[in-house]
Amino acid sequence: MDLEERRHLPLFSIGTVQKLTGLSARQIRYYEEQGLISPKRSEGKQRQFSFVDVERLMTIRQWMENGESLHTIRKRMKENVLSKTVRDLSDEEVYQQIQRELLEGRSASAQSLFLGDLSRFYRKR
DNA sequence: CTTCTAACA
DNA sequence: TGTTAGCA
Repeated sequence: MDLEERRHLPLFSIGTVQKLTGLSARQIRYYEEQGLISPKRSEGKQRQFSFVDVERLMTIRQWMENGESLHTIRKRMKENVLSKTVRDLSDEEVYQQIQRELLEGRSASAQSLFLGDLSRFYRKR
């Protein structure tokens, strides 16, 4: 299984994602409603987010903090899909961002949660 | 955990 | 326009 495939594995519950990204569950669902992300649903209708989803959410958050509207963001996301290489964060960038989030002093459980979910990421080789 | 509505700035 | 509280 190659890296790109693993980046799309549905690994995280919404609870984990909200701790990881610092976004509320409602915000995350709202962004999905707006077509900015498309997490998998596992039986019971529960969302399962991939690494790519988390990465996108963190990008959305940063853009929101810069005063962009969701409309603008949605547009920019589409452009990024079309011209794929433009702004695709590397794994290292994502990891650094996540680490920044964790060190930013959110919940202490986020780190172990993240590492726990990540073990599936490494195991599925 | 889910969806939904009504309300706020 | 984006977010939240509160419900079921």
